[in-house]
Amino acid sequence: MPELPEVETVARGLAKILEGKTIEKALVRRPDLRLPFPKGLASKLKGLRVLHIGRRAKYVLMHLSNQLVLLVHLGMSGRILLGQGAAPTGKHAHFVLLMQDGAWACLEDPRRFGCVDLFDAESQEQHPLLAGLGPEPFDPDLDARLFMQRLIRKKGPIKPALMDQALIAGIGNIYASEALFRAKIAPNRPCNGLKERECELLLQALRKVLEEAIASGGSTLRDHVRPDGELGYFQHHFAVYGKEGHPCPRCKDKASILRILQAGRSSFYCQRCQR
DNA sequence: CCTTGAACCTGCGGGC
DNA sequence: TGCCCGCAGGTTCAAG
Repeated sequence: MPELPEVETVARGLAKILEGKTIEKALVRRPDLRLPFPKGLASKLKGLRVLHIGRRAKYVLMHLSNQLVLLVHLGMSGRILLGQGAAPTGKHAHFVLLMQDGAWACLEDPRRFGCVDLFDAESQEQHPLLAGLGPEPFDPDLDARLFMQRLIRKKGPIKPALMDQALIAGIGNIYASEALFRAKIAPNRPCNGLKERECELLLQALRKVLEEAIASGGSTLRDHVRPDGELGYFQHHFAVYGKEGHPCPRCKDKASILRILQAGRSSFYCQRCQR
């Protein structure tokens, strides 16, 4: 579930509950996610206070006392549950933070594509997972011109390029398709053929769709937490993603939403109104 | 350099 | 009902 909007919603939900609290204990139940947990993670976390929780790209960053940062990535199937009292013990409950007041946060990730890391705040710029990331979509310094400069350096089609975290951070398979639909740009258009006006429309579309998804995550659930404790879940309405064979919601052409494979991932678009 | 494809791992839904 | 296949919102690494 995790692209930028979902991770943002998770980070906000975690912030609301955990900020200001102290970690009583950390449990590492299954250490072999995509990357191994750092050595001695649990003992290093014990007794630390949660100062601030934010997000960079698709990473949740928990700033802790002692100048440490806990990084969490949700992979494809990761989610975070919040609760009080007894922490989950399911087979995918890999990592749990138990707080001194009885609250807990639990990382569940069946496919184990996610990861957790702990590092010094001062070395954040050089962190291997963070150093190469492109600008945030909402970075005010990112304008249409700069966006185009980055895009035209790419050779291939626009859709996979949007998912390149070094070009722009946080966009995944769903919102790449959704933004291109809004901007009326076909996913197979070569990056280096895009006009500045199209780059401008695309950047606007990206910001709009991400913004709406974040708003939907924040507003549909009280405090970003579902009754079952899951963070960051929402049912956003997608115009094209997963809608192969459906009519286009804009031009109404029936069965005009196609699915094609690009760089091994499904892309959805309207064959009539995206050019 | 850059791009594509396979790999990582588990679960789910559809078709037979 | 059960099995096999394809598919899944991410990232990395090898091969072309």
